[in-house]
Amino acid sequence: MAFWLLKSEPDVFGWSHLLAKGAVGEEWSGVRNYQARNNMRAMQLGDLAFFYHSNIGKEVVGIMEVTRTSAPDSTTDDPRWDCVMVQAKQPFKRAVTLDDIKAVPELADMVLVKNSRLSVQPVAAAEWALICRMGGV
DNA sequence: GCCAACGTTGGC
DNA sequence: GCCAACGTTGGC
Repeated sequence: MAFWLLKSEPDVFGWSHLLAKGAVGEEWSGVRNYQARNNMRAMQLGDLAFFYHSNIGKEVVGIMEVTRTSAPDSTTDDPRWDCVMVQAKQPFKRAVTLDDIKAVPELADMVLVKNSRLSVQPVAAAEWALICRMGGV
């Protein structure tokens, strides 16, 4: 099983929106970047991903599970773009901010820190475990 | 609101 | 195939 981090602006689509979808989950649509798309194509059923609020908050707020592997993005007719489906799995007890992450030397190599513009990115197992602990789960 | 970093586009 | 121009993202 692999670990990922997905970004969204909370005023557009945040953790609460995904929670409201419950077990139905939601398409992670709208990604228009090849690197991000390729990461989604690499996802397997049951993979876990952090939900990161970009711009507002700048924090990891919870964990989602991949419930469908990559398939055509229903928000476009362009066949280049597809996306996975996810559902909210577990909220963090406390959000882990970007500042928190930057303060930890072991997390300095995270894609989140090194390539802040990539909206779908892999997370190493050690990084995953550490951030979960910081989030109280 | 600004701007740096990065990706994409299109002319040559 | 290079690279300048442009658009977007996201931290600050």
